[in-house]
Amino acid sequence: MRHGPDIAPIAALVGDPARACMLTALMDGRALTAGELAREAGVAAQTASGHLARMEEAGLLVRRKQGRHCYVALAGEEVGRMLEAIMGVAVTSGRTRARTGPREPALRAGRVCYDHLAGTQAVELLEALVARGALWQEDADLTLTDDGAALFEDFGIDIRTLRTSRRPLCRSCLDWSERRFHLGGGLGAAVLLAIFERGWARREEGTRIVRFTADGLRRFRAAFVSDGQGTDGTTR
Amino acid sequence: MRHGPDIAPIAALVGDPARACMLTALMDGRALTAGELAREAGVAAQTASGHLARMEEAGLLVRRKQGRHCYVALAGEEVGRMLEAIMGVAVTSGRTRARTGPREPALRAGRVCYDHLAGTQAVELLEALVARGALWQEDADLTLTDDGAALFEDFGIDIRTLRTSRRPLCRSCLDWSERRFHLGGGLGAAVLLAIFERGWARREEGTRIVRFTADGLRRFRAAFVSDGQGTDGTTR
DNA sequence: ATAATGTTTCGGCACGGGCCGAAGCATCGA
DNA sequence: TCGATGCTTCGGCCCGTGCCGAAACATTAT
Repeated sequence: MRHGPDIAPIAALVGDPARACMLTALMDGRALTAGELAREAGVAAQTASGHLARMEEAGLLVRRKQGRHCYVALAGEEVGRMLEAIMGVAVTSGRTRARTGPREPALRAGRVCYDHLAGTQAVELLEALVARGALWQEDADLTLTDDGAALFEDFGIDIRTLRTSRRPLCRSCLDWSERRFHLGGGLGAAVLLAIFERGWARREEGTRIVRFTADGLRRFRAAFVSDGQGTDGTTR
Repeated sequence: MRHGPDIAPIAALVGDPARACMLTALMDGRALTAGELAREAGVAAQTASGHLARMEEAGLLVRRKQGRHCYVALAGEEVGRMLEAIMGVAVTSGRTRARTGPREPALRAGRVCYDHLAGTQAVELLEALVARGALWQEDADLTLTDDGAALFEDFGIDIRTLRTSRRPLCRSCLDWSERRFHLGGGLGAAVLLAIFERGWARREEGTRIVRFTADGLRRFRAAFVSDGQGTDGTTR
């Protein structure tokens, strides 16, 4: 082993099917109980318990005992990004996974990526925002323009408050299904939250899938994607 | 297993110490022979051969037979990014690797990250470029300003040509040793190339370490870091 | 209390896979 | 043509570890 961080122990943890399954299930950023994760991975509770202990020990997860339940979540956004990075390689990896489940299309269309939106809709959103000048995309890097800030403020997202957070405002996140970038960071999270609050889309129970309603999709596109400058008076 | 790319096989490959060692050795972007990788990992040639075959099969590596040698390299930048992402988690992961080798300080100071510079010098470079207005850093996102483009053109880097490439020009890459960002992407690669061409630094044989000469470091800083001032707040 | 549910610890089994010895192919240099 | 070098394939050993049964522990409900 040459010098530098030792990646083998971390990767080995992710490399077990049962553990990978649990981590994937946690990718939506929510906390699940140990029992739920055990069922998710298809192993007995004892086995899952052992896995979770090791992953917490390694800093991949955080566990919080509450009553007789044990809530488990990813230790941080960095872990999520690592998992997405591995997914990016996995999806390229030769044989593209023999059987694509029936839910696969829905998952590619819209899903939660840690705490922001990913999938076709998310990629469309980002590219539309860039096209209308709300975001400035130079290569893979994103910057919110003044126009964009105004757009989101009008929409009801408090950009100024978001800026005070230590969390990056805009982050381009590589979408494993689209192979293009979508919007992450604090702004990405805020947008997804707004989508849920307005009922434009709902999460499918027990999955990462985000399903837009027909009306919600229309409104979503009207707000960000289309518009062009048809009614320039609307903004500010 | 829920739906989505199956990360376990990829992570399992990285999770073996010998294979992780080989991958880490390839992180500098160069191709190494199977034999060199075997010695690097401390395993017999047959063992290494098996590992390499599996990793190629999975799309992590590319092998190219040339004469009686077999040259091996990472399959692409995406694989490198995945490895860096895992390193980022590994370095956070509780115990920070018991014994830090004697070369560790040099590695932290300057090293090759796939094809651009990483380490203290690289972080210093990025922050200086931002401070003088050559790059615009909003959160984690980087954009080359007009002033910055002029700076690099004067320096001898052909920004216009770089822009024509499909590769992102500026990419912020999280530095595992500094826990801050350094400059990657096409521009980052071009800068490192220029540093070598001008003899400001040399690679230490057989490692990722980049050692600046005393004079080279002075010139490097004069070109990018110091100088100071230059632009007022020319935010676009 | 007693029972039910959820989680953890312990112990032992069994399978997968990493490892090397031996041998088989290629290529390069006399 | 003949050895030397580098890589690969095959076969068998063996250690690591994922798995579950059994049981202990903790919390909540009846």
